[in-house]
Amino acid sequence: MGTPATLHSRADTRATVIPMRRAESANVVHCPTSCQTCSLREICLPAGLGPHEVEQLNGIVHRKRALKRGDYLRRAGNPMQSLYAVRTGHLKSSVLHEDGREQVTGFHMMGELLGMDAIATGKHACDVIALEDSEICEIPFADFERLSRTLPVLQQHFHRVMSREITRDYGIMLLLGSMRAEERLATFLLNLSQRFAARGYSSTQFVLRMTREEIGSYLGLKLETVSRAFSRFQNDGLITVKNKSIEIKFPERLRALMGECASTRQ
Amino acid sequence: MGTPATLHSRADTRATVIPMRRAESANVVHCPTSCQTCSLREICLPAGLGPHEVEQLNGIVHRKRALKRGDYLRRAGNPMQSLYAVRTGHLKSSVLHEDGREQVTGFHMMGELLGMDAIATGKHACDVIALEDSEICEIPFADFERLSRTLPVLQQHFHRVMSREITRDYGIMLLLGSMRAEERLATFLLNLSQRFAARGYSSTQFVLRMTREEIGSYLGLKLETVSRAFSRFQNDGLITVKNKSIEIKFPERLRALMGECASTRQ
DNA sequence: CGAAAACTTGATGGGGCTCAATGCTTGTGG
DNA sequence: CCACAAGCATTGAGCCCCATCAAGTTTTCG
Repeated sequence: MGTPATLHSRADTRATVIPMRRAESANVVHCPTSCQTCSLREICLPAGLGPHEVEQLNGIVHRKRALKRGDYLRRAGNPMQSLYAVRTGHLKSSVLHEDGREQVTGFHMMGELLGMDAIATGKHACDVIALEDSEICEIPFADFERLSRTLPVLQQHFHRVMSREITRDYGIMLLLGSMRAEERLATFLLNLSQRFAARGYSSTQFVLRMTREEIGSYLGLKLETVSRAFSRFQNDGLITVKNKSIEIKFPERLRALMGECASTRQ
Repeated sequence: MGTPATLHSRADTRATVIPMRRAESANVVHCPTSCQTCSLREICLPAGLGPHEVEQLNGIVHRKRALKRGDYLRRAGNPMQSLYAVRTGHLKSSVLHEDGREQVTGFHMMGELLGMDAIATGKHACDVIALEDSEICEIPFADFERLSRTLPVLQQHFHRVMSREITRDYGIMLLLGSMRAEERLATFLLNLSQRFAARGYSSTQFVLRMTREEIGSYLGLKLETVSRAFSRFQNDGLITVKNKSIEIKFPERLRALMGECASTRQ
């Protein structure tokens, strides 16, 4: 089910050949797609909104900010003006310890909302970097807050999205605080699998856009440990790993592995 | 500076001797204190609101739900109707893995808002348990959302509070993902210190309301490791530990310890 | 006061980190 | 288009931090 999640952003940015509609600032390029016609409207911010409400939301969204692989969308400390939604591509967020240690706090794919960490202080708490060429919609936050006051459904949806980010974080705390290396990696793969599936891609075959080191940082492991765990999974026949291509052969066995160690130890 | 943070909630609930104003449900007991007179108004939800706005907020808050030590405020899976604010006492939140492992996701003290994890699904994602006798204000969420649509300042403040929870979570991910045991404990103590200070209590002397095991769960360590780290800190003269009483003798040395290991290892 | 819970401390072992070498992939410029 | 460099990934060997197991002490609370 679903098409393979190859996601070569260069290859499928058909939008780039269509002439631009208008440009309100040098940095922000508008492309013709609107929230109404966007394929992500059931996943992204418009989810649950009626046609008229989506139109209003569309009115404040600046569309298509293009990023090349390695580009920063935001740097920690940058003043916050907007939320961002991923249209195509993949990004990572990471926080930096004073002494230079990096902790990846999340990987983001299409339809996901970024920048909510920055509301508290007005400055971005993380670096956000494109893992491949990506396109981003920008949503000026002041406009958005204003609009959400007149559209209760939008307000509620936004609160749910922020709340979901919080529960996601709790899940990662559980992972980091009480799982062993292979459980962490299994959890990670199944999470990706599920998110690809929700976007109509294959849940069993996909391409990782991040390095082993970035996976390790996210999971609180060293890159060698990640690599070894992949190899172990492959030897056990659970998955096939070929560089960044993953095929999950036995999702249920992978799932069983998530809680395995805990039951053996006490 | 500040009074010692003994926080015997039983002892300072002067409010209980004053007659109750009204009671809208059997479970919810109203006490005469209002948001307007509450000593936490600069820390809690009313922060930044004008007198008239605080009055409106006060109108929807159900005051003083009393909890005894060990009581559940919410259980994971419970339907979510309200947010909660801690008036007195201390609580913990924890998520349960299917196999029974517990991960403490937070400790909560007066003025802090709980329940934001439950907005996404309409069900509480964590167990919330009183670590000592505590008092809670209940804020029906539907009322709150409605009110925040008419009070932009309240809306903005709520978004900031949710955002702050997200950045707090990122900090814990950093801690769990890339700090060693002693760094974690030092970070934890300094965080408590700062939160006590913000509430007018001593930043150098306070009483832990949680067990070593709960600290360990929060920090991704075993209770023995927590105990040993406390002993080590005490031997090094950084702190004095007497059961649950903590005195921080050299905050700056504790702070230096937070980034120490990283600089030694490359 | 007695039992249960919480805490401390010691001994031991293992999971994952570190260091190191090698192979592979990707991107760039001649 | 190929060659080379740089980044990325794999794998091995050894070690260390922290978990585990165990025992004894202190504190809490009914």
